Order: sequence, then C-alpha cells, then structure tokens
Amino acid sequence: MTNNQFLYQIDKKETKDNIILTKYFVDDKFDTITQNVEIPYQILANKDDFNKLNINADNIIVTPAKLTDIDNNDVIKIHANSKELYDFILSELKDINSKVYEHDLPIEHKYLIENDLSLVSNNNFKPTLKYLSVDIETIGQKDAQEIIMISSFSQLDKKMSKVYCDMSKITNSKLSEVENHKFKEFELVKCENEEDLLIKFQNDCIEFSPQLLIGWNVIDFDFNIIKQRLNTFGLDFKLSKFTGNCKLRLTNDFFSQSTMTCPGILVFDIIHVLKKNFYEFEDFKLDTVAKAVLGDNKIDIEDDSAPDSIENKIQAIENMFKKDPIKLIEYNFKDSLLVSEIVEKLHLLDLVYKRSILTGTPLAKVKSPIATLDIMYLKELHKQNKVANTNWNFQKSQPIEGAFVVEPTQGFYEDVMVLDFKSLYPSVMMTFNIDPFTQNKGTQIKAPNGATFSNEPGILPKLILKLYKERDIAKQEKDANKSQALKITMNSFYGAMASPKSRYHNSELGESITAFARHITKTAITVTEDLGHKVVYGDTDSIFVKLKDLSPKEKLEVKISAGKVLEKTLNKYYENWITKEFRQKNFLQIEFEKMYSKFFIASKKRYVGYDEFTKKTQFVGMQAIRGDWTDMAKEFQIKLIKLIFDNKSHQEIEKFLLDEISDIKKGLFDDKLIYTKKIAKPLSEYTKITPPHVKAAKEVQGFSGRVVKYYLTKNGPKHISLFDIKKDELDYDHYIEKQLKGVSEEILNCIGIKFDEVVFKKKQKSLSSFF
DNA sequence: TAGTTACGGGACGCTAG
DNA sequence: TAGCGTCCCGTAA
Repeated sequence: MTNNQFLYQIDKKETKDNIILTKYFVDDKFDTITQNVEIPYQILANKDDFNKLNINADNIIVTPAKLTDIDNNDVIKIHANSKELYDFILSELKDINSKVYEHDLPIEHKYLIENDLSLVSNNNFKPTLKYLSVDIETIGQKDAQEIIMISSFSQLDKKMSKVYCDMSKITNSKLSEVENHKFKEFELVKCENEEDLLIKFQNDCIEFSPQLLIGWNVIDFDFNIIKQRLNTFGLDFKLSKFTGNCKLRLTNDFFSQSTMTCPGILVFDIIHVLKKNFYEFEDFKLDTVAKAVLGDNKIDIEDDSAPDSIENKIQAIENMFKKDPIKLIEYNFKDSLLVSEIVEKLHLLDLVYKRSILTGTPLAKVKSPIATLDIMYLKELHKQNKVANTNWNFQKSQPIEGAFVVEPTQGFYEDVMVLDFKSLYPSVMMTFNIDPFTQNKGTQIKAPNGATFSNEPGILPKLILKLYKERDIAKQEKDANKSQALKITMNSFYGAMASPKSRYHNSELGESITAFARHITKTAITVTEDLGHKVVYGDTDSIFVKLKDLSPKEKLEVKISAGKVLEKTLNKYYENWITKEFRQKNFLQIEFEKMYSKFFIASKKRYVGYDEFTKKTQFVGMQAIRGDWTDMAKEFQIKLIKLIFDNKSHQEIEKFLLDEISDIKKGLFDDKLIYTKKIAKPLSEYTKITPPHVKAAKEVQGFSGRVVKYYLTKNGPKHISLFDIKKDELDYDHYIEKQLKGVSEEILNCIGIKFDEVVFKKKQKSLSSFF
C-alpha cells in the first residue's frame, strides 16, 4: 500500500447501535480506497450536571474528557451504546438546562478534529481526483424532457471521451450519415433507445469509477434529468461502484444551491466552484466563461435573431438534431470538453484541493467559511484542553457596524494614487489579538468599541498567523494557487466570526474588528492630510490620495517614488502606534497599489480610473459594469469617459451625444436596448411593488428561470420572447431619458455640459430648420 | 445547509394638494 | 403631479 493518499470524502451512516463513517481516499494511481470506522454515540457534557442525573450507568461509559469549558467547568465524555439511550440522555440534560458541548458539530468533522487526521498522508503528495465531465442534451417540453445524448470526458482516460446517442430519435434520412461518420475526438456510443443510453452511461460510469463528477449547471439540470429519466424506467440513480444510490438535494428556494452526493463520488457544479473562488465574468454562461478563459468558443447553435431565451435554445437544439445531428453530437461533446479545459487552464480543482489540505476541511465543505473555521479552531482549542459551546439555535442579532466610506466630491482628478491595507481584517485580528478566549480576560488591548482583549496569545490570531506565514512562503515559491487558497481562507474568518451561525460569534468581538478597521483607515486619512496631501476618497481599507506639489507633467517614476514615500511614512506611523500603545507585534501594512493618471469619481463606490501600471481604464461600481443596464447605455458611458480622458473638445463630446440620440431613434441600437434583470424571489412574492422586470416575467406563461430579458415599449415592459417588432414600438424617449441620460448626465455636468440643454437645443434647431 | 455590511439609484406607489 | 419613503437589484470591499 502506498502512503500517498488523500482523504477526499467522508460519509456517515447512523445505525441503531453506532455511527459508521466511510472514508474515501484517492491514491497516486487515481484509485479509490475505502475504510470504515465505527463511532459510538457520544456526548460531551458538563460533569457536575451529569452527576445530578439519576441514570443507570450499565449501558453507558463515562470518561473524563480532560477538557474544560470556557467557564472552567469539567467536561465528561458519555458513550452511549444505542441511539435510543443517546437521545434519552440528551433530553434529560436538556430538562435540567445543562450545557452540551460542540453538539451541533457534524460527526465527520468531530472525527477529523479528534483524531487530528491529515487529509494527505504524505505532505509532498499532490492529489488529483479522477473526474468525469458530463453534459446532456434533451428534447421535449419542460418536465417532459427526454435525453437524446450524454457526453463524457475525463482528463485521465481518453477512452472515456464518449457521446452516448439515442439513435432511434435521429431522422431516418440522416441515420446512415451519422452511423458512418468518423468522430475524431470521441467515440460515438450508439444506443437503441433512451433506456439503453442511460444504462450504457450508468454502467460505464460505475466501471470507470471517478472520484468526481463535474459539469456546467450539472446538478440542477443534467443530473436532475438523468435521475428523473432513470426513475421513469424503474432504474436506480446509481453511478458509483460503492453501495448506495446518489442523492440529489435540489433547492427550490432562491438562496441556497443544490447539492448532490454519491458514495465515493463528489459532484461539483463548476459554476459554483468558480464563484466561490472569486472568479468574475461578464456572466456565467459556458460560452462566455470559455471565451474569457480559453479564448475558445462553442459551436454556435443559437439563431442570431433570437437572443438566448430558454425556449429558443430548446427549439434550436431540436432543430439542429433534426437537420444536422452530427453537429449536435459534436456540440454535446464540446461542452464536456470545455468544462474540463476551463478547470485545467485555471488549475481550479488544484485550488480546491489546496484549500482542503491547508485547512483540514473535507473537500465538500471548503466552500463554507464557518465549517472551515470550526475545524481549524477546534483542533487548536482541544490542544489547549478546552471545549466550545454548542450553537443550539442561533438568533439573528443586531447587525455589526461595518466599514467606513469617505464621502467624495464628485468630479475629475489627475494623478490619484491608491494605497490600501493588505488583508486589513485578518491583520487587525492578529495585531489586536482578537479571539473569544482572550476577550474580557485582560485590558491590555482596548478596542474603539470598548471590547477588551488580553495579551495572552489567542487561537484565532495564531491560526491566521500560521496561514499568513505559509502565504509568504507560497509567494516566494510562486505558487499562485496556494497563495490564493490561503488568502481566501484568511479573509473568510471575519465573515465566519460575524455570523450568528458560528459558535464563536459575539457582537462585541465582531464590532471590535470593524471598529479597529474604521479607526485605522481614518487615521491613515488624518496622517496623510496632515502632510498636506488631499484624500479624495477611501473605502474600508483604501485611501485615494492626490499628492501636494505634484505636477501632472512630472515623470511617472517621480510620481511613483512620491507614492512610496507616503507608503513608508504611514507604515512607520502604524508600527510606532502598535508597539507603543499595545505592545503587540504589528501586522498592519499599507501598500501603494495603484496610480490613476486620470480619475473620475461619481459617488461612494462608483469611480473610473486610468491605471498607469496596467495601462487600462477601470470602471468600478459604474453603470458601465452593471448587468442591469442596457448595452447601449453601458457602451456609451465607456466611450464618453474615454473622450473626456482623452481631452476631447466640448463640441466633439456634444456631437457624440447628439449622434447617439439620432442613431437610437433610427433604430440602429435596437439590439442593445434589452434590459436584463434577475428575479430574486418567486413571482408571487412581489406584493409590495411590481418592478418592470417582474411585469415582463408575469406576462410569460409558466415563466420559470431567474433571468428576465425585456424591452421597454410604448406599452411598458415586454419580455423579449413576446416582443413583436411589428406590433410593439420601442420607447426611444424612455431609453434616451432614462438610460442615456442616466449614464452620462452626472459625468457631463462635471465638465460643464448640461445634458438637457444639448438635447433641447438640438430639438429647437431641428424645428426651426423644419419651418 | 448557510461569511459580513455599506451604498447608489431606478421604479413604484402612497400622500398631500 | 411633485415629493418622498420603500422596494429591489447589483455592486464594493
């Protein structure tokens, strides 16, 4: 047996007598190894309280846990030999209002913590899960879909490049063409019917035995339908060689995401993996992401005249299946391939594995900050022979006051430099020793909100410091993924502490973090302005500074070195403050990050800057980057800013505006006047007001889905699937007044151009020339 | 089963007149 | 019909 093993999944099964954990490991040959452990039903309870109970001790084993709780009470471990007894003891303890510790902790996590199991047995082992990327194509109306194809691709085995196709559904005249076609990249598995297709796919999957299934929206769509269709034919939803079926937990509510688990197989929807690792794209269509990541594109199946409504897409697939089944088969395969290529190009799974290994959190849970913090924290806490409370039924608490944002003066500026604090919240937690177990234990450290912390090193700061140091090493080794994994983990801890769902949550502690952060950013502003510079803006951990006596004509190097001087001054200030006032090691660090030679600030959280380092214009928070503005307006704003940054004349800018208006009225931008907005809750719950996108959605019969695309017509909002170019007249005045003016008025104002005057003058002119 | 708060700005819909 | 509070979405950090 090799010692290169990675624990990638851990399942539990409750029996009458005990709990059985199944551990799934992957080794360096990509094989799965399983191991079962039996765990007794166990309770951590307050010793004194338990002794008050009159319980027959024959069936239970009580051992001292050698742990104490936060109030220094002794804790005992109660082993019950049955679920029944366990439940009984619990209810007895509850009756006398006794504390039970860490009882909400999932048993798998408890096991990992108590046994201090490393997820990899050999630290140099870089695990890889054998995955199968899956995509299906269907025909038929919603809720009555039939699967016509399933494609699969594995990064580790070319033989798994397959498209399973139901040949019985292919148009007769095309059948021989498909049968004789030689597909280069994959094997076409010819199936007699849908049932045959499902069985063949299922058998191949079981035989191949991947550790991971991936795809695009693969749980909510592909596997959901695969499950339904298997059940229709009386077949089990089984994809794994290990005992048990796959479980699909779809969430109908609008907030959480669906999950799927199989014995020994994890299932990742790559969309969610990307989002959880802070990747950003224009949207999360496979097409868009593939293009951004790979520069590649899918075979285009969409009819250009019919932008992506779901109905149209279904229709397009049906049409292609009839007219050109070979193309659809290739298209189907390409989807599976693209998902794999995205994953490989970004080393996305490697990032997830690293997060798991670095935090000791099972792969399925790394996306949860609370679970991650819990596992890391409890390991340390137990080492100190302490035990945490159970977070029984958390309640919504008063929101914690958050960050400080500078009220800016709207307008254009030149040479604005951005300095920001590196990982501000983690560095605050380390510097000020913020931890539930150091809280109220001494007054050496006093937060602006009144919370006090001792100098005795806390667990949370220690955890962060460990990650912080590892990140430095990762940076030196140029391991971008490892560095990113550590950054994500560090930054997630504040969120976990500030959530009432976390067992460590308390408002005063949460407040202390943000209060320190506000204080620090405000001090940075004071110190900077005392030097005579001007702070134009700032948000949470950043300040935007216009340096005094710095001519725009100065060379870039001169500007940069001036920025570095300020950076140094500020860092010296904080070093001094922390060591003198708190006698702590200082982790606060501000860095000269950006140099905007051209800068426009619209309001808090909305600005544009031309970055001298990247040589790119960055839009932050502006309409130009918001998904709920029309393309026409967004593109106009970008062009307008460019004209102004390029110092174009007023005449030129006014002409640009007037030309745009006339082009809109000529209908040249009709395809860029579509509004896109998400439906955030079930349609029936919009009771207070009916926003335009909801109106548009309500007119579509049986509307399902979360994205609404609509036009604004003279008769109000109209969903694009119901829009009829002959009957519905686009409301150009609305688009000019709301969209065009909306994205440009405040900008034009700042350079002394009044939108209304320009547009109004034009009207007068055209009228006079008309008469 | 679940990280947080701050913020801008359009549209709606009630209220006063 | 103007003014204003509220809902709603998408965003910054």
